Amino acid sequence: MLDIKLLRDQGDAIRQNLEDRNVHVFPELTPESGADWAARTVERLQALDARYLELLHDGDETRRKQNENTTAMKSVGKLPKAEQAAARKPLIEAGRALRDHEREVHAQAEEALVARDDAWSRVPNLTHPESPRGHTDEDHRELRRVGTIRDFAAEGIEPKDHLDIAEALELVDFAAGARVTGQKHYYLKNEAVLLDLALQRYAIGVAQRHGFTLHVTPDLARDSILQGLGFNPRGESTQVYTIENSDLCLVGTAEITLGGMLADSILEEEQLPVLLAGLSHCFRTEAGAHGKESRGLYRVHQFTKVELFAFTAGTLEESSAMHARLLAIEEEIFQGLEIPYRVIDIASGDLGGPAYRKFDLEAWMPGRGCFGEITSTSDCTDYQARRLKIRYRPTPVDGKKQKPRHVFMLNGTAVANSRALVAILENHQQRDGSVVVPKVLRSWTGFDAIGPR
RNA sequence: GGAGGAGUGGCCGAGUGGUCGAUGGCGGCGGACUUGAAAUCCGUUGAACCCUUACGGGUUCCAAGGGUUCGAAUCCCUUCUCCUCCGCCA
Repeated sequence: MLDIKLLRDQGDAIRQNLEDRNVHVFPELTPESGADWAARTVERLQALDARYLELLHDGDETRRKQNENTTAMKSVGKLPKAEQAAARKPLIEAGRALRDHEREVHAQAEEALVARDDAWSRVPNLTHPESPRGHTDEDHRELRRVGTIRDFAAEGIEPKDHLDIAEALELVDFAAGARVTGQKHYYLKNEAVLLDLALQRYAIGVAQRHGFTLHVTPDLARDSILQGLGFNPRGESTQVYTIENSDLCLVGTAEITLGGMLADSILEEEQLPVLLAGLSHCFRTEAGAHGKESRGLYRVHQFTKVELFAFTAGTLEESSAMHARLLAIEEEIFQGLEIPYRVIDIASGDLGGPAYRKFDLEAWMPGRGCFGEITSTSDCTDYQARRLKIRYRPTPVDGKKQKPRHVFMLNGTAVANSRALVAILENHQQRDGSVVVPKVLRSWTGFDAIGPR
């Protein structure tokens, strides 16, 4: 959630951002409803805010009068006994009237606040000035390509996709997954199990070397934590599985469990940056994604991931530097895995609500003959920290204590196992159907190659 | 799952209807003393929101949410968390 003061002082910046991101806060205000849809959205948000403030003032004023009344009541005790009852009577009546009014206004103010924040929390984060503007895949900016794409034609090999490779080597069982759990669920088998564990161990090791505190996180989290991080836990197009009769969800990423760890706390500036790494399972409904890039392990309902998370001081200098650091770690990991990739600066329309800027790593996937997203790192500035109430106390200036500020929060994928497996199988496949294991994994797998069989 | 107990400011801990944002201690910060430090003494010490250019002012917060009352940290209800004991269990 953004600072509500931005709505009051910089409505036009909000309007521009809604247009850049093509985000529709109210379903009836879209480009189809008129060119001024974004301006009308801002006006409507401002009206909701004004309504809340009006009720807030009324409530404050009423409580002030209640406090006055209470003070007056206290002084009654100093009057002669005979006069006290008569003096109390009007005060009690006034008190009752104030109480009734306060209750009514309070309830209305609550409602108005919920209405405002409901809408306001759908307004996305501001956008980095250098992020490309646009809503389509072509609008993303490719920053660089790293690694050499294998020339399979020169090797005289017709590259297979990861599913063909995996099935031939008996590394996955989607049929059993479908039987036991459902579509897009799978079992890993044989060497794939060890490869999966090796990837986790490798990524965890890199994270540790870079100073991240290691965690295995819960796979469930409360609705309120998801909302704080800008996820929508329930509703039609949610990507999140929820647990019936509880306020819990299966997490789609350890970003949730790591980011939520410090909710409601105030840190000292010296503690920053806080660097956390988390290993968790990730569950995604993939609502509306059927048929799209749906073959094999590329888009599945459950996978394991090592996630990086950082809390920094609340300046763009700090968070941008940390963002670059997270990206560098992701690149280090995939260079270690000997996978060619490119780095993408994600366009405004595809950032998702919380991100101020986002970089994706896309690995070359010979089976599909194109690049596919493999990691992602986002600078979410204070957008998530505001709802989660994660703050820090800046170091004193001239001996004066500073007011707490919201931390900036960033996340990045170290390794998402399902997609890393896709990239490894496809890039390291051999003519005989075997797959060479990247050197960095061999001490964990205990073998250099899988197959041939 | 059953039975008990407890949740107060950064921490410990008083407070059982109005004078309590809350005694006291510890910690922190500032100052005095000291060559410096320790010890001692004095002062100070939370957060959120709203109004205000500022100075300043107002409202709220004693786990959370409801209720009783003119008035709640204090009484009642619900929920959550923690602790102890019993049972069950990888």
